[in-house]
Amino acid sequence: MARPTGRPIRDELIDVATAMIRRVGVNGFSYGDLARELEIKAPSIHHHFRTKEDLVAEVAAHYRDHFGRQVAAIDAPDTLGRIRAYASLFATGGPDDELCLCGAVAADWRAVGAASRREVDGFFADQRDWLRAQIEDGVAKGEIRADISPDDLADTLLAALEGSMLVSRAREDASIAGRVGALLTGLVAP
Amino acid sequence: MARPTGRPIRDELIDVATAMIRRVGVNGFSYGDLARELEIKAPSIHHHFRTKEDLVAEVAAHYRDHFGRQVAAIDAPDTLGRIRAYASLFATGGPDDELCLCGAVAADWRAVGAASRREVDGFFADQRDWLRAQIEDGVAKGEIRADISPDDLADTLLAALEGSMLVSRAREDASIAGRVGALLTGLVAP
DNA sequence: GTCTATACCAGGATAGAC
DNA sequence: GTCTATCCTGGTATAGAC
Repeated sequence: MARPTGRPIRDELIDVATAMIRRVGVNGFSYGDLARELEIKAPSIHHHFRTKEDLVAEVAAHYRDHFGRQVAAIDAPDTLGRIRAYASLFATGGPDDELCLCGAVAADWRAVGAASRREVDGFFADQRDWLRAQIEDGVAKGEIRADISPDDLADTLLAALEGSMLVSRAREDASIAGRVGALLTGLVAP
Repeated sequence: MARPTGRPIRDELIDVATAMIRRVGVNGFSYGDLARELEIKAPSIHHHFRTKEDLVAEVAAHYRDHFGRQVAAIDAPDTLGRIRAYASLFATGGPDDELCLCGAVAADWRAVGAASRREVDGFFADQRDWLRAQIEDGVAKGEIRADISPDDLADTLLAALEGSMLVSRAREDASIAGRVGALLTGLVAP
């Protein structure tokens, strides 16, 4: 809770805001909450992010970028292994059952502005594109059954992983995301 | 928008609140919004639902019950047909891209009380149980491949359908929920 | 059952001192 | 860059008249 010294406060604001949005949603946190956590005063935050919407948009952009790097770092040799590794990125909601940040912002869709929406839409597009590329590659190599649409499967995987975090929190069953990922990768094997 | 005469206001409050929660989330609507829509004053609502939490809990209970009836009314002769019909219940987010009510409440999980949580958890449990029963039946009849866990498949279907509504709204692609349902039913055929 | 009036608090944001 | 002071708005809820 106390502020680790040295890091730019701007970066800490993004990190803390990310965690809060994942936990309580865009409509569920305030500059006051952020201020309490970082032991500063709420108006100080406006110096770094003029409006809350500016902050949310930057948080989404940062998350999209950071998640993209994690995905890019996946290096399993076979397609199914890569998809399994990908799914495990979603299975870690942490001790507070946090949602994917972009899933959380999508849930509060009507409360956010154009810039935030652009990032979230872009995030989902990124994920869809990466998954589709993997699937097409897998089909070509005979590692994935050829009778399915890579487009549809990519959307299905993404939807299932996003949804599993939602259901998992409500059901208090942390195993859901993992089992969903495992079952789907099993189903698409030839 | 205008109030249809005759119906008890209490019922109308539940209906309008349901639509609002699905559109903007629990943290996104107020008694004032409700009052504007029904052309009454905000304090009058407290007469019907003492607190907002009371209202949300009743909305969730009502939705759980109503959805349960729709599911019970599914009467396709074969397992895959029943699952397809079930999936189509989720594919209708309407013109406003509304989420499943329980998905929306699950997204604002930390903002709701014990009574609401109980209903949402119960809703997910209901769905999981119904799906599992169908799947077990389908496996027994040879209509679903036998090498999958009915438990895991039930959770996967539910997560994918909940998640598809989330992604669908952000991507402005109303086809996602339908394609997800179709692909999954195709995958589980023997 | 609905209203007006009101209390109280919180959120977002700005101005201007330091 | 951070603070105090302040503004304005809106949200939840209650009291009590009609």
